[in-house]
Amino acid sequence: MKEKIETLLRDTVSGLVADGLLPQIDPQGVSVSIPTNKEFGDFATNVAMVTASRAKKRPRDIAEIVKRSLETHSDLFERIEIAGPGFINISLNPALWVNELKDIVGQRENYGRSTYGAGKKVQVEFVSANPTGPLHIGHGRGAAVGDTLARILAAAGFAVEAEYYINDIGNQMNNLGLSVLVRYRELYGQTVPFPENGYQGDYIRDIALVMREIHGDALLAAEEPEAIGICREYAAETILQGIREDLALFNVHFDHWFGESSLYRDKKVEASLEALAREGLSYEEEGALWFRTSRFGDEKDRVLRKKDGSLTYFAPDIAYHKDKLDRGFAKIIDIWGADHHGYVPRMRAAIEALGASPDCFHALLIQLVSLVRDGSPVSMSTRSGEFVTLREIIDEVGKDVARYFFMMRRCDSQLVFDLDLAKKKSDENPVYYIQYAHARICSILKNAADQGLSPDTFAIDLSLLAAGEDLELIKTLATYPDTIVSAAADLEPHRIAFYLLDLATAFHRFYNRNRVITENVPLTMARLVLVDAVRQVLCNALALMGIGAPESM
RNA sequence: GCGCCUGUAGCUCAGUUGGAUAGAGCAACGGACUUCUAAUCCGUAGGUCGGAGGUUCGAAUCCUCUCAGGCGUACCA
Repeated sequence: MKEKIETLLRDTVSGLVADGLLPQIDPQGVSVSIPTNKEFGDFATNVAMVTASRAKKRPRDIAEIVKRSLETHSDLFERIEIAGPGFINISLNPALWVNELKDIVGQRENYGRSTYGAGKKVQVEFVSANPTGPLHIGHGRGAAVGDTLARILAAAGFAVEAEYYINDIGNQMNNLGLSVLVRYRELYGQTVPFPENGYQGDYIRDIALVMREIHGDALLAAEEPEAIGICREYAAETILQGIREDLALFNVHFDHWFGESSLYRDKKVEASLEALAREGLSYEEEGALWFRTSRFGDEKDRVLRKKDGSLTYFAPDIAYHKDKLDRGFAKIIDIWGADHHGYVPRMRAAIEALGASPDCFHALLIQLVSLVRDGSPVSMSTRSGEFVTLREIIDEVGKDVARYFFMMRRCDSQLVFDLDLAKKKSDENPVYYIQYAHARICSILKNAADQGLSPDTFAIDLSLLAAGEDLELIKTLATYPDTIVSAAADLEPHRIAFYLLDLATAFHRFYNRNRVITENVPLTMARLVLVDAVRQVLCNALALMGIGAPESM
């Protein structure tokens, strides 16, 4: 709804500029907001104040000009007032609000979708955890945020691809293979010092047991590199399979799994290094190969190939991002843990060096998640294998609660995951609060159906809803499409979580003050449409977050 | 040292591109079920938006400085 008003206002202002009544201003700068105080109407705009100094007129005089022009659309507005220093406060004709219900009930699960993104290709890459161990709680936040953001962008009209980058090659993988091999040898009574950077979790022992079942003692006699290779391949495959299962259970969907090893296989790492050299963007010094990232705003140049001849992590990552650009994405969104923030400038530099605009690259940094149980923090450390897995969280509190909790904060704010609160089936738990609203509506609709009440939206007098709490509820519904657009534009998926809370609150308030099914048949019919629309929007927004909408609780 | 993030009610947090009297939830206190699910609602109370300057019609929001917490500053990944 806000979008519509904004468009109308821009057209009006453009018209006034053309007529010489207003100075030349950028129509994109014209915006409307929803006032905090309801007495100021449905929407407010500050055009008059923004243009006053350029127009060399008083804000209230400009506001008067705009107001008169808007008033030619007498069917749209109930009231237009100038207030304060020059705000133009606009109240819509309630009929417009009420008509929104027809859109909702007519479009069903498509309500809220828009063409804002104009079909532009966007890629969201997230989780991308090394297949060296199960996903932990930090990955869970990245998974929930990334998956929700991908769904939001799709709803906003972008062509979205969700991708998982698998680091299936390199030192970490060798460490994994070695860790398994050491545990395997222990099974045969050999005491081998555990590797310094080895993985200590119990899952490594489990895999070693399987290796014994498959190979017997054959790996004891094998050459070590070969034995490590065998352990590595099996462990990586098993762990990755576990990751896929956890993500599926978490209702997180990927369109594409991209293996780092394919970059080497397809000579893309080599090619991108050559490309940098050709452009004079790399140089040899002290036996290493350097990339001139400082030329693109990084604080220092970065090493691509180390003195020992092996490549840094950065080198294939450049090739990977070149591949993303080659696939034609207009927007590349990488979701990383905030501890990688130092990596952003060099990646941005790489994007620019590859000939793309650095603006097409967005690194979304997810701050730390800590866990609280029984009121005290749970200590976690990946290296020692003492961490709480995503799977454990899902098993303990359920997929829906976990997903919502991970979305309860802005990405750049640290998150405390309170297990006690997450398990509480009470009003303190926002997930149940929201789902309960949905279940209540389903119950009403079921009662109505049992009584043979089946409203035909387009034959019902919805104008009965054009006042009071009914109208308030409709207004909350109508901000849903705007919320999606703003969440997509600013890459802030948590706004959907907060919107859901707002809508559930508005519904519960309505429910406690009004009865839907009464003797008044026309009003009953209209309100059945209203609550059905609320149910639909709750359902749609929950779906964006990958959370279920139970029909009874 | 330098860089990034955070600092808003007792606690946990929202706050669209700078807008009008800064909002929720929890906790506290007082109310509401013969009525479609009380996992709900209503009311009361609670604030120097960490601090100090600046920018302008107007700042929680932008700039500078400063304090506190977290993270990062690899020829690790």
